[in-house]
Amino acid sequence: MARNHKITIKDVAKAAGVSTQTVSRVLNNRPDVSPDTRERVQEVITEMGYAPNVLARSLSRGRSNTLGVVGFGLGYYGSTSVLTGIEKKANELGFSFILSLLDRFEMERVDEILMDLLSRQVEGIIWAVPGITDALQGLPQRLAEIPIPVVFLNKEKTNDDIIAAMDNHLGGQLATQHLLDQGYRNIGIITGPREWWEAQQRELGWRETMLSAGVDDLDNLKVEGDWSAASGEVGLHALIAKVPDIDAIFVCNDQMSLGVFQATRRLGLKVPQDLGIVGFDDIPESAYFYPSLSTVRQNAENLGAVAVEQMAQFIQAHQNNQDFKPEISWVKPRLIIRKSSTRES
Amino acid sequence: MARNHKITIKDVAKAAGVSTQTVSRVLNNRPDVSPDTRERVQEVITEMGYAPNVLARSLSRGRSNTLGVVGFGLGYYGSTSVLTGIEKKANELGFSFILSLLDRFEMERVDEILMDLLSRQVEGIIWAVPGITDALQGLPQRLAEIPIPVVFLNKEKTNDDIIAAMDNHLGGQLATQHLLDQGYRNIGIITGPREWWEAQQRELGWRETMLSAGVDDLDNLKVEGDWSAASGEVGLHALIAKVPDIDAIFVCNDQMSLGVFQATRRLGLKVPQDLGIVGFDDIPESAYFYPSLSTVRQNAENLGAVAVEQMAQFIQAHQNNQDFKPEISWVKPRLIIRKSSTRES
DNA sequence: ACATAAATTGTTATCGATAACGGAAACGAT
DNA sequence: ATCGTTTCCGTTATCGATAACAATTTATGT
Repeated sequence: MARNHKITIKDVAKAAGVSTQTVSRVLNNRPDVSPDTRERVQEVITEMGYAPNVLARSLSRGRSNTLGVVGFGLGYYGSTSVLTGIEKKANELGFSFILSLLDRFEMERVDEILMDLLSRQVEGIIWAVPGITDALQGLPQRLAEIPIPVVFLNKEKTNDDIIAAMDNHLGGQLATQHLLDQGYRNIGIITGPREWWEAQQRELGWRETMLSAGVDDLDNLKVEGDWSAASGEVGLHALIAKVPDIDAIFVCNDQMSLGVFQATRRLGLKVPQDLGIVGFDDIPESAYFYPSLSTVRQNAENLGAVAVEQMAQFIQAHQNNQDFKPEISWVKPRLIIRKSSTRES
Repeated sequence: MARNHKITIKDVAKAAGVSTQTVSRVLNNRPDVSPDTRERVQEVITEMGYAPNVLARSLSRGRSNTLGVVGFGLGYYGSTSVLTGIEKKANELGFSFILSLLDRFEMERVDEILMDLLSRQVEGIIWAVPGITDALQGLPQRLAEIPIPVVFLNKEKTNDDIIAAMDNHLGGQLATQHLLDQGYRNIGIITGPREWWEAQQRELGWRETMLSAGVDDLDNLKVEGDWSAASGEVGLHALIAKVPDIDAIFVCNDQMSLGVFQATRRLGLKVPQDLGIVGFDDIPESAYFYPSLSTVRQNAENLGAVAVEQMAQFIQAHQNNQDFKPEISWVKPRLIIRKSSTRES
């Protein structure tokens, strides 16, 4: 069984007394093989424990059935959920994928990664890196040059980009509106890094909702965090200093909310009585924060799945030299109401 | 540049007026090319934006430079850290990797994954799935049959396995000893699922330390959780019911600690005064729990790196038909002391 | 100057599979 | 019996690269 020598299609062919082509036909379930032969070959295959060499197959067929995924670390709950969704859906559709992590924002590194993926003959690239810093200005240009389909995750729509995105804008609206409904008025925000599109969109949702509620001095109510609990703590102190009568905060992720809670204890503020809090993400722990955290739940796994589906269609179109109609596939988040934002109950 | 037609080594050869072999020599930095030719070919390569087809190269060379990694979901902090470490180190050593997630414990699925990895010509497999349930009894046998190197992560040493492991046993000792040092006496434990080797080892460390401190009725002091915050909450209630005068708990991960905190509030217990708590993992949030959580920090990234290093050596030996001395590479965890376990200060 | 070694480059076979084509046998229909 | 269809299976060329070998040119030594 497990010899040192790897078993190839030739070995199988010889053992079954047929040509390699016939074995290939059996492998690929082609119709033009007699039931007898098929069975015999099948038997030999299982008996020898033969597994076709995917590399050779890809080379010969000119298709690799592989996607490239460019991500940004595994440290964020959203990112890893997206990956999980990608893995599952890719698996389901018969694709495998290569994961590349962009560890620093330099075009050089981007080129490296893209070259690598291309040379591995991936059929499409899912770009799941949040935001674009100044260091990556050449990126859109560079990605447009790539001769294979690219699907973006959570990005602003510009040209003919194919995008799958979480509706962060809606999420921001939901969170803010909920706080308004609960009777809070001076609702601040602790955003994520401004380069992140997700952060921008969440803020936008907050901004619009506040404006339509008649609040217009918004800039004082805003502080930028970096997604970490530490920055949440700092953020609350900063907000209180600017707006002492602030009575609620939309915190743009759950980790930062934890930092905010920390600060409220230092300051002697009661949540939700003195300060209402809504987070974003709904990490599994947030139901166990004290008080339990109201938050916006993203189904990021679903987002990953949607991206792969788009990609699959895109690839098919690309192979038939057809156009693929560029579109944004939105995934809707959902508000989860818990104690941190509900004064009575 | 970005034509539809993919550029191959032949195109480069023609454009440079040399044979494909010469281009190949330039690509692989072989010495036997004249400086003139090398430079000319190099120019053509960059000008055409040529990237060699890795699949064809692997086929021809008989080496794929690819590892297979079998993991168990991306939902655990430890697992994803390990992956990060693997990614970095693999990258550094010129390997790429294919990630397969084992979503259900069935041999059928395992076979599927292994066949897939093998057919993708991976040169080695890193098995990073925690524990072995009854459904996977045939696994050791199955993995032993595999004709390529296998390195295990966090597993009991049995035969000639090559293993890289976090010293969870030591972690359990550190946590427990620390609680003893702080004057706690009735120290309970909330473990992880019994199938997880990590959980077993952490418990063992606790058990030994308790025994050597003279406590021997340990079974009452133990409750099994499932790593979730919910199970931590349930766990504390169960322990209190069994041992009312319990005064500290070693909680085998940080998420469950969060559930324990929740329960202490319900019960009106003060941490650390009435109950000392030490967790495990040191997730980034645990410093912001209330009270801040003492915990055992694992450098899981390092663990991933070690596994890849072992694998690289193993592969090399395997290719030279040499034996690779089986060994366990231990990675040591470190105790992080915070408020949840320190009565004074 | 001539043989021999060194440096450079090209040819052919091969990796493991599939595409494209071709040929032989079996089956009908007239 | 003849011819056209099917059905089934084998041959040859090819995917894009490298290994192994061969060939050519250029040095080197005596």
